[in-house]
Amino acid sequence: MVRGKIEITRIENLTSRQVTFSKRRKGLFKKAHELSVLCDAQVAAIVFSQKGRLYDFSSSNMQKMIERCEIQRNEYIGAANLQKQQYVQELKNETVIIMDKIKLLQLHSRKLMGQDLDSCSVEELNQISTKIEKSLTSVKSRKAKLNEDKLEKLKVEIAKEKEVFNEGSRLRQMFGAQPLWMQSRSVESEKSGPSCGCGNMNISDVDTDLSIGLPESRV
Amino acid sequence: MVRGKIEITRIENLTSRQVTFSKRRKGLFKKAHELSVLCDAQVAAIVFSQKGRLYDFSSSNMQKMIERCEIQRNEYIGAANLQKQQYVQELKNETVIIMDKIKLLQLHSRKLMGQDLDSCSVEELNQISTKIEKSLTSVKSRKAKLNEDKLEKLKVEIAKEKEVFNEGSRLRQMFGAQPLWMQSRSVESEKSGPSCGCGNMNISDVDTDLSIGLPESRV
DNA sequence: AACACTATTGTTAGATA
DNA sequence: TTATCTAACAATAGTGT
Repeated sequence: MVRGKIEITRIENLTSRQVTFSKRRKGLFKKAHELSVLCDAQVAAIVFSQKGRLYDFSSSNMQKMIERCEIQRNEYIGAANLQKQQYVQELKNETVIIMDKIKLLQLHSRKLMGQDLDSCSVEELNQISTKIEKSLTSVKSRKAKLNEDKLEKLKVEIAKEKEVFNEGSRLRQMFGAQPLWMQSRSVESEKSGPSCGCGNMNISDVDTDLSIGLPESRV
Repeated sequence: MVRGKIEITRIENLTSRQVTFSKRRKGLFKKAHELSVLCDAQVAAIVFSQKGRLYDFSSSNMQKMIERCEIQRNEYIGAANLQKQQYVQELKNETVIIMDKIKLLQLHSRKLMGQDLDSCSVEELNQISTKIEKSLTSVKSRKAKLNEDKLEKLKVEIAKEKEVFNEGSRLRQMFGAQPLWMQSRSVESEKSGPSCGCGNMNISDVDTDLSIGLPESRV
């Protein structure tokens, strides 16, 4: 066009072509910008160099322009983004709800633990102490139950020991003999009967434990 | 630009703007075409008029150019996408942690409430009952404090009433007269003394409340 | 690769039809 | 509205740095 007008055909010289590409690309984008401003239009230009590099210009948001262009061309593609955003929002809301639940639980716990009572009315305090007393009853009856089980086990063991002892007696009767240790402890044995003294001691120990475990004794 | 160069600002005159839009659009597409031919590049231009009408130019297949453009841009957007996914993952992890906390709190609460005790060892049961007893003490002392305050208020009120009464007596002495209502209700007045009967009733009520509130009475 | 120069052609604002 | 004309301005090919 200058110094002898040029034909619009591919420029064979590589360097010339690259330089012209740079210059005219700039010119094109400038024209695009001017058009958008002067005429209040939306203008976009997309250029791929021979090597595949992308150059683009857009007077406004390129993505939206492309989408709008595709809508007009009846080939709308990108719509999954909105769903993702909604999902994130849902997660956030859930977290807030959960946090509120935690706070309530913590407050409830603290009140049950006898903390933060200053804000409570007399009515509320009565409710709390009722709950706590019920709870204490539950815990103590559970303890009592465990101790009962323990006692039951001991009784079974004692019964077994007794059996072993009686078996021994039968054997001694059969052979008419008596071991040395029994001769020396005969007085004691007569007092507590034929069953083992240790067994009786344990039973009374457990009874004591049981009474300690009952609601009245510790308050 | 001709006959006095123009500024690149929106053309206010509608007709001028439309004419310029038409001319410059044509010019832009021509430049785009020249660029594509001279430099062996792919060039596309998209123009939306103010009224929303689409004009486009493409040196090759427009759809393929747009797709290619989006692929290049999506790679760029891909990084942001990854960040979003990581953020979602973080939110999920946080939720799991919070849920665990809630379960612990619920378990703790339930045990304090005397539920789910079957899994507890004797040791654990002892710890729980110790906690509950402490808590009960706190609650009851708080109740006692509230009742004390109430009592204190009532005492102050009674003192005031007494003063009013004494003032009345002084006045009566000064004038040597007795009002009619006092004559008719003299028997009642003598029984409950010079201060107001209601005040005394309240005090005994509070005392009863107090004794109910003490640790021994409810267990 | 990127800028500066400049002769020359290309583009276009405003007018007119 | 659209096309044509044309003076002026803008763009740029080729050159040099």
